[in-house]
Amino acid sequence: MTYYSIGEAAAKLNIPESTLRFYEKKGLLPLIKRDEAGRRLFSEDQISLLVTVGCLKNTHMSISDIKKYIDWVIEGDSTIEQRLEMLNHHKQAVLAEISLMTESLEGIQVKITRYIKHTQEALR
Amino acid sequence: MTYYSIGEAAAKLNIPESTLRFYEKKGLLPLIKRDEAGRRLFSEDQISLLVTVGCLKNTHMSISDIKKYIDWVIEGDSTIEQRLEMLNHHKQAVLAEISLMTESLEGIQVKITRYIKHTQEALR
DNA sequence: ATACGACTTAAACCTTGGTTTAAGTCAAGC
DNA sequence: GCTTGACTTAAACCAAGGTTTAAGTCGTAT
Repeated sequence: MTYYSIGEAAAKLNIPESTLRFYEKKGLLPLIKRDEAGRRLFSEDQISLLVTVGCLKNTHMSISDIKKYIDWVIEGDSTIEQRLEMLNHHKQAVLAEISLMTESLEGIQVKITRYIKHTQEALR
Repeated sequence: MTYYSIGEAAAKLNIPESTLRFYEKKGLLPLIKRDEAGRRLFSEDQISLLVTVGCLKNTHMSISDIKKYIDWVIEGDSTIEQRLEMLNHHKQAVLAEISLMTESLEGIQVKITRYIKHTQEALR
């Protein structure tokens, strides 16, 4: 199995090393191995779990909820229903947030349109 | 002209009074009037400006950028082009954020689908 | 005239999500 | 054998966006 150093993992995921260390401290990187010198070893599995963490972060799940999810992943198949329910619930929250943003953007668009009209009228 | 007390404004906008005071301190409520007793008087114009602030907040504009916008509003018509450029720029950022969320949500949906399959297979 | 509710202020406090700093360990190349 | 670069830690620091607290001032209903 191939492992990545924290520097390599950070480069692959395009996030700072400090963030990876911070995530470990927050419990988002359980079971992470170390070499004889105490350096973290990121497996492919860890990397792809971190990609999932990225999706959850991008959709504004809090770190404590992401930790809950990771803990269930580590616990194994017996928690699949919980994970499913959590992700479904999160999905609804994300859809609601996207709706709110879209709606608010329409309000902003009204201003944009008005400003465009105004600048054009100034040219008449 | 009718004015609203901070309590009425808070109820209308459905945000805490403390937030309105905080916004004033941050410069988002310039020109706000006071009665003889020093109490804030929110005009209809203030309220609708706050609705706009709400749209900007919902789409994750920072308070310091909102302040910049408000300052331009106060400054008058000479700043319409700046406002237009700012809102257009913000709109692009919002669309990019919505895209990122939508894309990340698809990654989450893959997990959901997999979990559903798994729980169904467990019933076979 | 007094108590109550709605308001005022400044300052302290809080959470979230990191980033930075300082001091140290280690492996490898010169 | 010594420097350099990549790593380690704990703890301090930071910014954003509020919220809470404490002490005080009003206007009004009883």
